[in-house]
Amino acid sequence: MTPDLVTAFSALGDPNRFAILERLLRDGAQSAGDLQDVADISAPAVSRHLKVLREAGLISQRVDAQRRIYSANPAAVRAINDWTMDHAAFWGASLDRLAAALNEEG
Amino acid sequence: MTPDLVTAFSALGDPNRFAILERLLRDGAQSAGDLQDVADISAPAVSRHLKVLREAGLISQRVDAQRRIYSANPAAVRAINDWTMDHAAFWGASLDRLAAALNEEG
DNA sequence: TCATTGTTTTGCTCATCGGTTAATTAACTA
DNA sequence: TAGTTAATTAACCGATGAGCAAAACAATGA
Repeated sequence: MTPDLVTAFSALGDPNRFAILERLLRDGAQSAGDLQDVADISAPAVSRHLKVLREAGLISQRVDAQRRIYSANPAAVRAINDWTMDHAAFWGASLDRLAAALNEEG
Repeated sequence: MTPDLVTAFSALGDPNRFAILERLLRDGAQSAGDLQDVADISAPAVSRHLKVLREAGLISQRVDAQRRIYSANPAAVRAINDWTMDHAAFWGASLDRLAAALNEEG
């Protein structure tokens, strides 16, 4: 559970895994089965993508009977944000811009 | 030059490429030769990593005589920040936190 | 207990990736 | 022009990664 940023980027560098995380971020926790339709791939393929995301610390798993419920990990997304903020001066972050982004989302 | 986020993540998912970008972000533009020591790999290996980063839109190239000078692309880092901000509510961004991050960097 | 549902693991193939050395391209310098 | 420096491209190799189908595991429910 000490995934570094590069591992997270590597995990998100696959379109299907990125889609899975986006789904969990937007629609909240759901089972592996529910996530089946994020891409036209088999259940085993989804399962392995979930494993990669989990090992990268991007998602968490909770067991509910025979289902495994997955949810996005806030700390991981925040870690990526932290990295961008480390270089905020470079890309021109401003409080105005950030405040606007905060207000626009939802 | 319309790299999507997944391509950027994929590029940054390699430790050597991540190190190259970090170097450019921290120390500013430099030549392929200057970047040689970011990792214990050959010049051709560095060159190909630079190509991947360039094709992902993360860095830009400028020619200076026989040198190619590379620099980090602000828009790309901002795009990653934008993505995290799209999900700011989820991971608990606050203006306070962002302001603190802005002040701490430098 | 036995079948069903949900998910993961196994075993396999094929493509991509990262590394190497050698060769090539390009531009400056004597 | 010949030689040197800077960087990329070419050709190859071993490892990794993503996909599938089939098998295995778990938990539920008849």
